[in-house]
Amino acid sequence: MNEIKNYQTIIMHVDVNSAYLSWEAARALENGATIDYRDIPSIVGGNQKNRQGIVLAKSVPAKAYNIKTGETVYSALKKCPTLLVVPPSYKLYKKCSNALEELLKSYTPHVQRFSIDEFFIGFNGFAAHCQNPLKLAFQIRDEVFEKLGFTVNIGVSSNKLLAKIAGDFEKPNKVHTLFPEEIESKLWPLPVGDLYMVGRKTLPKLKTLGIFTVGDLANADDCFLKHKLKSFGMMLKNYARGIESSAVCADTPRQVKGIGNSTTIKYDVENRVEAHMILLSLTEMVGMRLRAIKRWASLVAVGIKASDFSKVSHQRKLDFATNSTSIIYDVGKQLFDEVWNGKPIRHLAIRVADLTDTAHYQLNLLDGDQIEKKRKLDHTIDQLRERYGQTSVFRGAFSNSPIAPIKGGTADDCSYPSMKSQL
DNA sequence: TCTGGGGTCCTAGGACCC
DNA sequence: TCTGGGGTCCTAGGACCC
Repeated sequence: MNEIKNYQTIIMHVDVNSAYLSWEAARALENGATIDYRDIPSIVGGNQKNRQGIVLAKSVPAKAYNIKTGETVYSALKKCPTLLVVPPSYKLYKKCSNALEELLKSYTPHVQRFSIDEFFIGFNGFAAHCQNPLKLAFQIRDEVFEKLGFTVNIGVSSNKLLAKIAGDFEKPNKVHTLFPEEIESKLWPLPVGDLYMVGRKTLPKLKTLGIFTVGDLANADDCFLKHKLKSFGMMLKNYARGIESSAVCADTPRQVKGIGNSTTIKYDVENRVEAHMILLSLTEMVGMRLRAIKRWASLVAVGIKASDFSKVSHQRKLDFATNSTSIIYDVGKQLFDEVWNGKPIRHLAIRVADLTDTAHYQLNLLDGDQIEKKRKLDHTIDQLRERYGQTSVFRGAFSNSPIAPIKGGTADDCSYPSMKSQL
């Protein structure tokens, strides 16, 4: 790669290698550990007793045992009985992610957080600076390791899709390019499952159609693809040809579309009142997060996963927008009652969507006084929780109950958009 | 399978309207 | 009514990502 064409924009994809595991390893070393988790078979995994036992991240030596992200900890331990299992600590990950973001921002203001461990960074007018993008990528990689103690892969190209794919080539601690002129030689020979958005279900479909490599997809007939896979097929073909043009959006993080929390319960819940309590504990968090970003929702949805893993969901569009915990809970409870078939419950979810920037109420449903009362109550509770911690205030219903009064994702955590199907 | 939790987007089918 | 066709909205479910 001595010659790099003059691209107007250079985009890099920075991806932390085995993020959760690397971050745990770096912290352990700082705290005086004598072994580096990255050098032994190890994983970050959920708690089996709480039925959350899946592999969230794995070390390179663990990968050699054919341990895969997403499989059960149980099965991983069968493959490697000496496996070290580290429980996840999301606060640490958020901190590490923020530190990486700050470091990247010292190179360019065009930094887009794509997920907790992935960033896109953009550089304009590279040719004008007479600088070699590869050299810069190596410099960033080395500085991340020196200052933060973990390795990253960096993919370099002219658009986000190609940069991301390049970052996925050989790991860890590598820099790769995938410029448009390299697509045929570097991208097309790859198995089609390596392409972004070709997942568990689509891969066998493509194989049935005789499409095995990215190149097969890139050269497949448009009509045939449209017929078999609708618009998704054409999107995939474009990806296979490296066609993608979204901008690195630094200052305009996409508005969140919805907020939801869910939990797998330690035991199967078989009674309605207990299920309601869990819904309430999840709704507390959803309401807090919604109010924290000053938005109102007019759609509430509830999801239930039974112990046999069958799923049902139920949603309702409201003719008003709200961010009141008690109103969201009332609707959620109702939705639950309408759809629960009595099967033992493993997992419960509540989510709100159709978000707006202003409240609009249906006045005949609740009078102004009630609305104002609910608003003030939520506001006061939010403030107390912020000042004295999340467990400082909770509803009386929880006081003699084993159920945690608040459950689910973090309120201060919605500052970046998560994955979306279009880069 | 002893199978998490946070998201986004798409599609099919039904209700409803003209 | 032995009922056409197009458009929009809503809902459930499923696909994908990390």
